[in-house]
Amino acid sequence: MDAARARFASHGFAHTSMADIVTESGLSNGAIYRYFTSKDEIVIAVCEQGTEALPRALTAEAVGGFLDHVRTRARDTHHARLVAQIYAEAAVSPLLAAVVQRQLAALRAAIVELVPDSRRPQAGQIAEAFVALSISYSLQLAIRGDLDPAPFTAALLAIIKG
Amino acid sequence: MDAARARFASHGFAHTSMADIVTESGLSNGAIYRYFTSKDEIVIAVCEQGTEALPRALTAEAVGGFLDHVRTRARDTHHARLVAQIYAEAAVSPLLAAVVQRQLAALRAAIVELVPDSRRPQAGQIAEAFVALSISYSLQLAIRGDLDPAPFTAALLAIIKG
DNA sequence: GCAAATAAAGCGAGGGGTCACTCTTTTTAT
DNA sequence: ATAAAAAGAGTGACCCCTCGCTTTATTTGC
Repeated sequence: MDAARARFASHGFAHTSMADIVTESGLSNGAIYRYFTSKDEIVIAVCEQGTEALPRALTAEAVGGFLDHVRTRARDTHHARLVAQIYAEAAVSPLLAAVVQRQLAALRAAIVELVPDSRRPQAGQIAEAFVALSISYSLQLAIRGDLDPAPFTAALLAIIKG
Repeated sequence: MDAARARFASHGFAHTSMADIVTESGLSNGAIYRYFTSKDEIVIAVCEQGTEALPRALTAEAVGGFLDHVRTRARDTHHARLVAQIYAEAAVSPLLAAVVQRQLAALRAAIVELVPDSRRPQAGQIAEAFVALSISYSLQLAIRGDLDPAPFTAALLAIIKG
């Protein structure tokens, strides 16, 4: 799965052949099919463990640190590219859409918990926008390369402040 | 191109074959290759004319109307899905990345023009976040289906207000 | 302990099928 | 009569997956 994820992140799902995964993993063709019944199953497995990190609190430092984390992960493992692939595939595959919807809901729920009491009534709206904008920063990294997170930090804090 | 765009939007680039485009367009195989030298060229052509709309002003009504427009377009033509495909492909294709980067820059520049004078110094940051969040609403529509734009309107206004 | 037996894991060439693209022929327009 | 446009069957390459075989690990009987 590490091999598949690496290839998927740097070339996309469609441009990654089984032969690529075989080469990258060091395993053989037959060996892989002992653990996954199809290429699609590998895609789904990779998507399911696609853990997006989150800040520990909705403070300026925590949010800044969180975006820095997203940034370095994009640089080191092309994780942002992988996320872009996952969302595109989820847009046209109901099966994957369900997986991604579950993960998004979990992320929003986690953010809701961090919203300060003073803004409790809008917690749902805040979480929705917060998660969406975080994902969008990742998307921008995937397309435009390394990018200063400052505008996104500012916007996230503005969303929290209301 | 209408045929290609429609298919791309509902099935994705990789899951759309030339035969699909032939069927959808009503043309023949050979006729299409008189206007495009390859499938990739069709993809690029579709991406290049992928016009994202924008609000006319950064007021509550204009922003709300803008998101409504994005929403209805997603419902009627699956445009949100197409956008997801474009970004994913741009993430792994330098050629497409250049196209998309140009379009994103144009969108940000257009938003900068709308920023009120009182917030002029942060106009660049605001435009960056505004465009990113708009795209993210489109992404959410693509994955989660029809979705209330209210949280996104609120967040966009919060970003503008700072 | 040890060897036979059974199970699990790995291997890689090949089949079947799809798909992007070409090329010759036919139709339409000038 | 000539050129441009369209047609659509054919082709070769690619790619996912299967299957018989080999190697490694685990269990069992003595």
